[in-house]
Formats: sequence, structure tokens, C-alpha cells
Amino acid sequence: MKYYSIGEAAARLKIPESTLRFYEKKGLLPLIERDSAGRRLFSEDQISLLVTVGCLKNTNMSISDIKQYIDWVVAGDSTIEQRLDMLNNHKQVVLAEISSMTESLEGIQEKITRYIKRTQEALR
Amino acid sequence: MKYYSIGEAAARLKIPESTLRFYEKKGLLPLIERDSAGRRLFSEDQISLLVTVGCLKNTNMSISDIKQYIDWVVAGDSTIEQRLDMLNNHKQVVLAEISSMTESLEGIQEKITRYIKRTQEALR
DNA sequence: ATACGACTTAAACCTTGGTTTAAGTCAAGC
DNA sequence: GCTTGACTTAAACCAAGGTTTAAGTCGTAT
Repeated sequence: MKYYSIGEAAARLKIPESTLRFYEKKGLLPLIERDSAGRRLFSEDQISLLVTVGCLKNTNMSISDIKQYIDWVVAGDSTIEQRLDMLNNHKQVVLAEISSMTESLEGIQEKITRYIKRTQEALR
Repeated sequence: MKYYSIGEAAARLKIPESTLRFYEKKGLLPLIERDSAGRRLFSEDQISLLVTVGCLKNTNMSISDIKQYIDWVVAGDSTIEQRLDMLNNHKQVVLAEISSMTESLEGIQEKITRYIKRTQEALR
């Protein structure tokens, strides 16, 4: 099986190495292997778990909630329902957040429209 | 003209008084008046400016960028183009952010779908 | 006239999510 | 065999965005 160094993993995921080390410290990479020199070895599975972590982070899930998810992944199949609940729940939170941002954006759009009108009037 | 105390303003805007004081310190309430006892007086105009601030904050504009916007508002009509540019720019940033979140949400939805399949299989 | 609640301030404190630093280890190429 | 680059660690540091604390000042109702 192919393994990636932290540098390669960082490059593939487009995040700094320091962030990967930080995530490990926070418990987000619990199953990470090491070579004989103590260097981290990222498997394809780790990378794809980190892609999921990226989706969660990008939708503003907190690191401690992501850790909970990872802990459930590590715990195995008996936690699939919890994971499903968590993700469904998170989905609703994200949808609400997107709605809220969209609503605020409408408020901003109104300002934009007013400003355009004002600049039009100034040209008359 | 009707004025609101900090408590009333906080209630109307649904944010803590401490946040309003913090915003003033950061330069987000530059035109705030005071009564003879030194208490802040929020006019209807201030409140509506704060609603705009709320839209900007809610779409993740930084406080220092919001301050720039407020400074331009205070400076008057000569800055309307700058404000318009800033808001148009911000709009694009927010749209990109929403897209990015929506994309991550699709990744999450795939996980959800897989988990549902897995629980279905477990029942067979 | 006094107690209460709502306000004031400056400064200290807090959390989140990292990044940076300093000192050290190791493998590989020259 | 030595240098170089990629890695290791723990701990310090940072920025953003507030919140909390402590001490004090008012205005008003009793």
C-alpha cells in the first residue's frame, strides 16, 4: 500500500504541514502510522478521511465536533447511526447558515442597488 | 427624534450590550451621541447602520473591513463609489463562500447516503 | 436620603484555530 | 564521513472577536 509523507499529504490536501500536526494533536488523525524513524505515514484511507474532515471544517464544524466524528469512525460499525445523526444534523445547520448568509446578502444587494441609483442621480 | 439606550438597542439588534461597546471601541459606531450623564444614545439611523453591520458580519466580513466601510459612510457622498466597489467585491466573496460550502455539503451528503445504505444492508 | 437598576470605563480574560520557533534526529547523495 | 533537506517535538506565540470583571456614576421610585 502506498504511503505519503507529511509533506506529500500536505501538498495533496493543500494545507500546511503544521496544520496536519495540529490536527493530530487534537485527535483528528488517531490511526496515523509511523516509519522506523518516527515519521508519519499517511495512507490513502487517511487522506480520504482528511478530505472528509476538510468538508466538515469548510462548513464550520468545530474541531471538537470533528473529533467526535473521528472517534466514532475509529470505534467502528456500531457507531454508524451516531455518525449518520451527526451528519444529518450538521447538514441542517449548514443549510440554515447558507440561508442566513443568503438573506444577509440580500440586504447587501439592496445597499448596492441604492448606491447605483445614487451614482446615477449624481450624473444627471 | 427617538433615541434608544444601549439596553434597548441591544434588545432590538439581539446582540449583547458588551458587543455594542466593543464595536464602538473598534470604530464601528463613530457618530454615537451621549446624554448628559455620558450614556450612549442610539438613533434610528444608528440602528439601521448596525443592521447593515450585522449583514456584513453575518457574511464574514472582518471588523477592520467593516470599519473601512463605516469610515466611508462617515466621510460622506464622495466615497459612494468606494463603498459600492467594496460591497460588490464582498458580494462575490460571499457567493464564492456559499458555493464552497455547498460543494462541501455535497461531500457530506455522499457520506450520509453511504451510511444510510450501510444501515439498510445491516438490516438484511 | 437611600437603594436599585441601568449605565459607564479600562483592563483582564477567554476560546478557537492555528503558526512559528528552537532544538534535535535521520536518510540519502556527494 | 559530512552536508542537506525533510522530518520530529514541545512550547511559545498570534489574531480575531468578543466577554467578564471591578469599580464607579447616575436617575428614579420608595
